[in-house]
Amino acid sequence: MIDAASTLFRRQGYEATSWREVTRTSGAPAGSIGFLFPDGKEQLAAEAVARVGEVTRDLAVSLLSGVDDPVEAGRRWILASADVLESSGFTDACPVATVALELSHRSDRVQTEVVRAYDSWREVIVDRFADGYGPETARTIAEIFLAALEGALLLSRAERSTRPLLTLAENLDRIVAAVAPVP
Amino acid sequence: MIDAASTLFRRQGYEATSWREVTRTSGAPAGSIGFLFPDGKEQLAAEAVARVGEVTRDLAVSLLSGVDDPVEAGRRWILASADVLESSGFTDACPVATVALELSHRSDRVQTEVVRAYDSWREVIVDRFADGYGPETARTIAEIFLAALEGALLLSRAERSTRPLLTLAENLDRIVAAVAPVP
DNA sequence: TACTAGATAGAACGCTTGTCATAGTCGCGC
DNA sequence: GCGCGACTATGACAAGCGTTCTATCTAGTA
Repeated sequence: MIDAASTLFRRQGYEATSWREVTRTSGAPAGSIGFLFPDGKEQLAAEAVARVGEVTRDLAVSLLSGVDDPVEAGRRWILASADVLESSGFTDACPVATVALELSHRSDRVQTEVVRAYDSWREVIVDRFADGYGPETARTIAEIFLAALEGALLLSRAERSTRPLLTLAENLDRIVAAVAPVP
Repeated sequence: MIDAASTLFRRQGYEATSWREVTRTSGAPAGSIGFLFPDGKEQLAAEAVARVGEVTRDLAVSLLSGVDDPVEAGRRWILASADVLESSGFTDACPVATVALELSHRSDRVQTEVVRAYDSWREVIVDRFADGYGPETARTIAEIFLAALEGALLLSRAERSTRPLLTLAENLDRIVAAVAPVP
């Protein structure tokens, strides 16, 4: 049920996703929503963000651990994101971005989970780059990498073209090298 | 009316903004919506995106034309965005991002306007960097700059902290220099 | 088998939504 | 001063929303 909600939230956002649609597509018991989520739809959103945040972090870990060069690892993450986006018909970009923008000012509960998700992703990047670049510059790299990835995902989805993501992937090595001049 | 809708869409998105709220906050005639926007709410969204896209482009032009160094100009854009975001209580980030994510897969009409807006912003950046860097690398710079700015805006809003934007601003010179090694 | 707490079903609640129809008002050209 | 098109007000409309209610089912225990 939470997984179904995550997918729907990712594609159409929080407001456009009705409780009925979640139960319909998940096959979950419709009569138990008040029992399973006593705090209502906001609770569902928070748990969906939390779950998809962990899943994405694990996916990023496995993506980033495949190769030696951290820059090449980062590029794989970007290209994998482009793959998912394109093969979904440009509907599956960042799994939390839409909900984050919709609810950041209205739901502290969801916002907390969104922050936790982004933090965990950044941490993965920091860990991957800390070895070669030191923890401090690794943190800067992670901050810029995540921002660029999120922005490229947003633009790629909005324009229905992987070009922003591919351009980022092509120039990632130079960007990282520039932020951390001594590799 | 379109301006009021732009503000509301920017802050709470498309679905969370009701037609009644638009007329209430704008003081516009409530009985004329069917007359002014015969194609319904989607038309309002499209026109709001179109309008705010132009306004933002004009604002970017004036921001970027203030100084000689294009990199410093870009930094000013980022810092100005951080200012707007923070002084709005972290509600006013990218004026089209939320609607773009909500409607990119459902409304071709809105999606067209979103693409037009992003394209026009990119064009402004290209124009500003083409002099010193040549049109081709200027285009690459614009692509990455816009992605990083959009992503940093998204993260800054979601985390209610200007840190992502400020980190980007601090490292912009090195990023640009890396993408365009021969300035 | 009898009992109970946990979980589910389905309908109904009150409310808001986008849209639309009808009635009314404005203002400029004759 | 009048007529006609452009615009506005009011409210009804069906549909959908999140939530909640009561009745029913299920599983584990004594």
